[in-house]
Amino acid sequence: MTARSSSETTRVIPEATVARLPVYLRALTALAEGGIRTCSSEDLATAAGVNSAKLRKDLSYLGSYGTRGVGYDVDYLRYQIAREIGVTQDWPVVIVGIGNLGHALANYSGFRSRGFRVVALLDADAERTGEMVAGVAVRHFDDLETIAREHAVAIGVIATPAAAAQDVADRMVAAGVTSILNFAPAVISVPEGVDVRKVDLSIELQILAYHEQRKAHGQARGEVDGVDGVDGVDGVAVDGVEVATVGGDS
Amino acid sequence: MTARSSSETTRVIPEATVARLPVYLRALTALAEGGIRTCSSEDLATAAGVNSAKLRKDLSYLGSYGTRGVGYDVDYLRYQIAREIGVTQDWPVVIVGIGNLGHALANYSGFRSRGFRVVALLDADAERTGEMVAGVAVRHFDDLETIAREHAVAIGVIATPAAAAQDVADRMVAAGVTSILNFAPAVISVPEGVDVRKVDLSIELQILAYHEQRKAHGQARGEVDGVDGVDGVDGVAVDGVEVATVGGDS
DNA sequence: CGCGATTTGTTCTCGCGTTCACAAACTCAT
DNA sequence: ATGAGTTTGTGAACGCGAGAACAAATCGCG
Repeated sequence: MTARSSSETTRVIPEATVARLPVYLRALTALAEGGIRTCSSEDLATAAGVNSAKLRKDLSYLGSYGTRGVGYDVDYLRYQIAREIGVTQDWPVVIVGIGNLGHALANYSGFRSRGFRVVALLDADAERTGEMVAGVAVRHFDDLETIAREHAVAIGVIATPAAAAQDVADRMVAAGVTSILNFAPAVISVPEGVDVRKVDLSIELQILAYHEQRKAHGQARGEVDGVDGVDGVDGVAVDGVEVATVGGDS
Repeated sequence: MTARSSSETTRVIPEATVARLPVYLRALTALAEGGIRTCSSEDLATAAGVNSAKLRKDLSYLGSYGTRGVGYDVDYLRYQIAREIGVTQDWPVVIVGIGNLGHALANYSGFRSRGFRVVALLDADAERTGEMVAGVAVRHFDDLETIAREHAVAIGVIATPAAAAQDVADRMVAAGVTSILNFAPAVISVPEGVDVRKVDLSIELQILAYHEQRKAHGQARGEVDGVDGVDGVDGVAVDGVEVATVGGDS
């Protein structure tokens, strides 16, 4: 079955690796700004907050860009990762929902500096139309299709309330958007071929709260309800240092 | 070795499951608001956007809260999950860095409604001190220790520029904070026992860009690369619908 | 009371991702 | 040129999570 076709390198980068590449990219940029020209996998791993073995394996999926006995050329590797991710080119982006979060996103300098260009801010509220945010005029949501087609927008950001999210997603897809970053606290369904990533602020806090509660239980005890097992024996095992980088796994 | 003490049920909930519990909680809330009193695992799974088998397995880690042949009582299950996560109690939270994102976070209603109470907004810029944001006065960052101790704050949110993140984290830890949600695009290191979760907006976009680039390549060329086994039989595999819920896995 | 229908809880298997460990490759000093 | 010291790239083992499949349990109805 695995009639491995003619092509040699089966360029399949694991999803977990893809999620870490931007982290490496950022770490490399930081190193470059610090004047570092060359770094070892150990150096870069430390800067990125990961294991060096994992870093090397991740990079090996891209190719052999290091030199044994020496390390990696910072600028060269940086370019290779940027090219692999696709941020050497410019990606037009539309943001829908110009509330507090939409404002913050529109003003976020990290987008522009990383190859993303906000070509439109849209809101369903006609009151907001015309308002200038981060140098871009807010237009009505109905203009989505026109703008998306005009600028060949492939990536859309949803920053609306949960109730509007599905409708916005549908309209985006209809307008040709094939990648959606969803900040609305709602599950949206999209047709095949469309990628959705979801960022939920309150979920992150709830995950922290869970671990925080476990810590408290270990210390104070009390809290009879349902805590059958943990009788203080292994206070350590439960939660040591848990550094979870989101925007990571999927 | 696993001299698991007297207790029977080793209440260890997998991290992946913990990350999904808030999603289930939200879905249950939506169902409850729709007047639904009872639901099957299939119903809830659909509402949460996951596989029903996975949902049942996740819930089984909490206990047996369903009834075979019937399903789950929405309110009952909702309470059980909320209790497990720890959002039945109120968590005081401090937000440091009142820029665009800090503003958005302070105004985000999803926090309050889910058991989190913003007790302080802090900024290092003395200009901002006294400013009212979301009904809370902005105070100077130096007040962190005082406020954190006073309100027994365990959870802190970093919304500062990258350069300030590590310092803020250090001060938070010194003030007794043991869980940090970091929005700054920087890797921060904390002592053992302190949890850190990182949300990075631009990384999410970069991950989307990667997949978007692959799609484009696929169209232009004959998308030879990497499609090993699946030779058209089930065109689903490569990049069919990839819905990655962040704030999910870790 | 018994039987079919339904749905949960759990077991089993498979695949992915992480980590270890080491050979290959490169530099530098002598 | 050769050997010692580094560092990459990768093969292999391991553990966790996802998904399928099934047994156990409950309800409804005759």
